[in-house]
Amino acid sequence: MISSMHEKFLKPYNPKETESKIYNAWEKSGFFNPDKLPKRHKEPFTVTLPPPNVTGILHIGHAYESSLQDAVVRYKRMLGKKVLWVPGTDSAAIATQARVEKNIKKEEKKTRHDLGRDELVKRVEKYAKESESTILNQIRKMGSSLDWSRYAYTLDEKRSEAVATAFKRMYDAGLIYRGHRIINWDPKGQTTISDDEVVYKEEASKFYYLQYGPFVIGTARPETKFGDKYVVIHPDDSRYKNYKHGDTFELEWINGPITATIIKDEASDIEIGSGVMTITPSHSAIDFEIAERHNLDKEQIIDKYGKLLPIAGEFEGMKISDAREKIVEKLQKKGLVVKVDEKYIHNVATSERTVAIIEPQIMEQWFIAVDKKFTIPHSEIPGIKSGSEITLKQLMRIAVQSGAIEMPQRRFKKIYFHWIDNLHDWCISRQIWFGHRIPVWYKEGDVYCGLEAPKGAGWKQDTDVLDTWFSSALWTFSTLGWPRQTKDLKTFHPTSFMSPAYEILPLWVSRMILMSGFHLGQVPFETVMIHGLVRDKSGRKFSKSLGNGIDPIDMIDKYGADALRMGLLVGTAIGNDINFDESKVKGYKHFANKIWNVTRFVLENTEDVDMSKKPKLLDKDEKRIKELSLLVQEITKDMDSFRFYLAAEKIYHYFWHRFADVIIEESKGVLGNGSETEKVSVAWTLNHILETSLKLLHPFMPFITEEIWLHLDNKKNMLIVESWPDTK
RNA sequence: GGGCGAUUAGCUCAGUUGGUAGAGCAUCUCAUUGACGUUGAGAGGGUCACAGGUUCAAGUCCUGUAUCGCCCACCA
Repeated sequence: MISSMHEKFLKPYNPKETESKIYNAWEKSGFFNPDKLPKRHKEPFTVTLPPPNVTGILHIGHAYESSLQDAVVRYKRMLGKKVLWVPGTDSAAIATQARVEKNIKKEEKKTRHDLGRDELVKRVEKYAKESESTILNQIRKMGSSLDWSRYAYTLDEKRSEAVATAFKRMYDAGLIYRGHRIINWDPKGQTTISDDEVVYKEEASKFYYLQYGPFVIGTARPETKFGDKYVVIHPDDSRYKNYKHGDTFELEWINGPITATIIKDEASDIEIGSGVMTITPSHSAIDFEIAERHNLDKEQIIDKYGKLLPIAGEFEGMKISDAREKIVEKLQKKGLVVKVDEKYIHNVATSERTVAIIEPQIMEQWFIAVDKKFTIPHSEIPGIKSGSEITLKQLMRIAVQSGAIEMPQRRFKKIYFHWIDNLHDWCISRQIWFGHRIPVWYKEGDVYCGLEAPKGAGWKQDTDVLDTWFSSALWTFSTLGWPRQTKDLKTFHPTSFMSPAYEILPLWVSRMILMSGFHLGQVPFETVMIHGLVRDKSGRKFSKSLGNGIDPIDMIDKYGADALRMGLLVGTAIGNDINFDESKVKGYKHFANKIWNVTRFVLENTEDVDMSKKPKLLDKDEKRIKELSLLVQEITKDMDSFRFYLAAEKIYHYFWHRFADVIIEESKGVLGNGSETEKVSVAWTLNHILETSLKLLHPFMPFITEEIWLHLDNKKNMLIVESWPDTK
């Protein structure tokens, strides 16, 4: 008979009742906090949670990410590591502000300018605060064993100090500079965006061939051509060898006669079209670079609202989208249109957030120089000596090439190096209001960079804020107290493990490497295990318009967090995309109940067994113990090589189809009418297998295993801090 | 234009350094007053996308092709 204290096992497993109770018990125990772990936990193991955007709600991708990391973290904790997993959220400057602005426009029909800077920022902060608690609750529901006492937010006071300090140090080192350069301008959001926030969309449009003096040039954007007065030809193009660099000629153009100059530059491709192009340096990155090389004029044609400037003559003030056809009409009347290709396919640059078409502009902005040499004062990265000269680009490359950062999926290294090779100076200033203000003040011609406003009247702070990825890039060490030399920073940095989605490899991962390398001379993490995206059952991305979104909380309500975690982890090779299948989660709910019932059987039949000393076992039972320890070895090896998906599957399979289906079935005979010695042997074995299995399962299914563990007799420790089974 | 990934059972996916093809779900048959509301035993189902190559041996390594998906790029 089962004793009264175990009565709950008479009913099926109820995750809802159990999970919040167990999570509270863990929080109360303090074991999420490395400082409060038992003494045996010595060697630090640090993980930082990729901070979700403070707006929005968690989606199934976050659930996957936290399951993966929690499995690692719990495994390492059981191994006896001093585990710290740092939670946090990201203010996501543009995304958050855009969302709030949208709401305000809808509800109050006001723009941000109606409200003013202070009021808008207040509103955004309020919105973020509300959203924050929702997100943090969702993370708790997944069972994530995060140290909440170290919770950080990219915009909180400590992180703000880190951001300003980082800016100042890079400014003083000459790596942050202000300059007129071509940037991606989002006319709708009225801000710059980085190269990585540009999304290219394929579009069919008309392609025009225009007569330009003696040449024919091609363009998809006739509205930018007003200021074109340079003809660029490849120096080796034999067709045009009679034209010399610097030659000028007169021609009739859109608004009358102009003078054009021949420029010989290798950027012009002999193969494309006539091999002749005109350039618009103010609104094209490649044209800008050509103009820089030859010191040419860079006249602005389009203003920041996407309207034509006075240079357009009669077209002044028109939106470029409206002007195009009219300009072509005029060109046609003048007989300058040679040919129109109606079905030209090209990529249009759009803003990730506002979906507006990007207009390259030359503006004065803040940049991080990635190709400029500086002296690195201190370096622990192999291949980089303290005091040596290096560029940020080289630093990022060496950090991975040297093996200081391990990427278990090798293909992501290639992507990383490829990204570095194509990297340009990083534009970090944004013309929005929500975010870290640039710590620079101006007074007449003077510029001051510092943590606080300079003394004296008349100084005005730069109105821009920083790219949200600037603060995110400091994340592994700003969360540990940097720039202060805290104990946490010394103990827990470089962090051990990081597991972001491949989507943010360039945006985030590489920039953490940059910042950590420059400011600390360290890598931000020793292992970065990049994972794939969770898609729906048919492989489509989750999106609002498709209506295929899945709320992890719904899944937890239906099947329990343990089942969801298993459903996401088992059999999903890390790095590949996952097609989420609800029936799989359902299957693991059944499994949870199986664990529950096995426990009931073992408790009912073996309640008096003394687990403290191993009795003389039957040969059959010895074999079973041996078999189990082989499994432990295998699973431990899988865990150590980041093959969690295999480990989880193996313990699942063993528990159900070996332990329950075979070992327990066969035990029934002995337990019914075996001798006393036989009974003791079997009872001890069943208990031993159950306990070991609970340990092996704990990283994947923490709630149910802890709940059962606490019901077993003589359990002094919570399972969360129990030792991982011996592999001997 | 360059690169990456995928292609294995009806579906969703594993398959580690090469050693006789695996799981879950689904289907079918039988059993079941049982630790199991969510059970067990068993069955059917795969020329591992295709074509070559290396090897005693290839789902796995090499070359090429096809289809799907993704990423990067300043392609007038």
